[in-house]
Amino acid sequence: MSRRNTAARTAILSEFESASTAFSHEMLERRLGESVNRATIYRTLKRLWEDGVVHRVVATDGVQYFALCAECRGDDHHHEHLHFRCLSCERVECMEQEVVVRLPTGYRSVNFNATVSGFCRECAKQEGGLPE
Amino acid sequence: MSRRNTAARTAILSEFESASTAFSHEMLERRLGESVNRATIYRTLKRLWEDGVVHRVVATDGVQYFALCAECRGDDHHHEHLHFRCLSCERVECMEQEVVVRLPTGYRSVNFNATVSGFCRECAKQEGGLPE
DNA sequence: TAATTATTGCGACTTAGTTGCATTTGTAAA
DNA sequence: TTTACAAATGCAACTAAGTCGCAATAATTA
Repeated sequence: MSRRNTAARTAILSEFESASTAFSHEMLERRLGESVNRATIYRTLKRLWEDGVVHRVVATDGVQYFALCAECRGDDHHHEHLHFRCLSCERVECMEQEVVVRLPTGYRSVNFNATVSGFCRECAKQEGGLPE
Repeated sequence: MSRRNTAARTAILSEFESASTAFSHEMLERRLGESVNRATIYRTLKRLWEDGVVHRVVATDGVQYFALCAECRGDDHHHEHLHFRCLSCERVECMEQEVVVRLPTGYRSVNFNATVSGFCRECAKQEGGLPE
């Protein structure tokens, strides 16, 4: 089952390439307008994620965010990094900080997910928004 | 607005005290049966969380889990620790490991949320369940 | 150019979580 | 110990995120 170069996939990928932040399904829906169906966005993101093109974070709002990430390319993924979600402007971005996970003996790790919520530089300046 | 010692609150707190793992709303619903209404569980957990009695993690499944935690008591909370969610038995537990968050200048942190998914010791032995 | 099969759109569905409102019940004060 | 007030409950209706089956469409590959 190989992937096809469809309009939806191309449109979504170019959104990712034109921005440095992560997107939720809903953010993409807003950006793409009527041109791509809701279910298609969900499925396309899932495929991009399965293919290792983007990585996925579930933020404290319970929503999935997807991001293109230099380290996502290639076979050996390194996604043990933090994410930041601004409670005011709602942007989600990858942080530099890596986390080295140490589990008790016998535990097997499959996935790591970490988000810090707060206020980004711009929003902190304006002291905008309310903590959730 | 002070809290009242109601049947629901007592029942939920004693569930927490009799277990060392975190609970989702749904897990508590199963444990408490018909005795407490669904919406009441949601509201009670929210209040316990607001009061700092329990802390809250949103796992990679997008679901909220709540846990009683030694460090939750008192005014100064230290929840910068990892959580582990077993993909097979679905238990969610607090890990010892603390994470020291370093954000870029100007950023303000409000909340930290980190979960590792995988297989716990027992389930890893039986090589059970499928990765999500 | 035709056949194959991945992908799409649509609508119906599931699950987590919230909310308005009338009723019940802790609690503190009389 | 009763009363009164506000907090908490139950219920039902609702929202939002995400999934799925199915028929139709379109990207590949031969």
